[in-house]
Amino acid sequence: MEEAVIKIGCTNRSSELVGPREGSTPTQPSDDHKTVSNRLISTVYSGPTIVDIQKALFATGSYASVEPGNICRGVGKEREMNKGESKYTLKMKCNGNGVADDGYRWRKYGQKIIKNNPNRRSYYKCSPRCGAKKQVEISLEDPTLIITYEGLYLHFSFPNFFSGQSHADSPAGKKLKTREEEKPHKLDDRQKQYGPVP
DNA sequence: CGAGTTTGACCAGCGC
DNA sequence: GCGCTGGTCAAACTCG
Repeated sequence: MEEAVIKIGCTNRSSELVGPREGSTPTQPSDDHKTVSNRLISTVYSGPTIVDIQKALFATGSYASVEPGNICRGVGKEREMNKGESKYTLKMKCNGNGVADDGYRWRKYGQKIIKNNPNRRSYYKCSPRCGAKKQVEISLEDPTLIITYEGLYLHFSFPNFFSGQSHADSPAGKKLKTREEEKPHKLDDRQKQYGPVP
């Protein structure tokens, strides 16, 4: 089992990127990034690729960048590593609502208060139940969303991953946007859920 | 009414 | 063996 750590700068509110490499434009993933990520994906992961998530985040107003130096082998708990499952972690700057819209549809199935971290970790499964999972938590030291993807995504319900277009026009995208972004009281709940967003 | 969220309970792995 | 911790389940609840 191997895990990759990617840092993503989410530019919904802040123009600050998390460690974009020099020479790479903040508007599109560079070829180097694609090469590295594709190589990584081809060897460790057969679900949604990092490039796919890059595209989705880019299409939804966020920018994904892959830092080869942050692609770690064997990072994570050994218990998870011993499962022999593919997993990779994304780090992204918190945006206004503290959520990361990666274009997939996720269904929350639990949350836990993690030791040494006042922010709760949330657990999501793929809504159409394909086995894909992700964990979302806020880093203790900085306002960074840590998203851990796990498992295989066996379908692609959003066009983002192929066309690069925003899912806002798709029915599912509308529903996702409605639930995630257009309900102020829900945002309050989410802030309660994730903790205060700086 | 269906889909998603919340939340307490349960289970399994790990360290002591 | 026991306690702690993280991950998952499932019933109740909310919302469109």
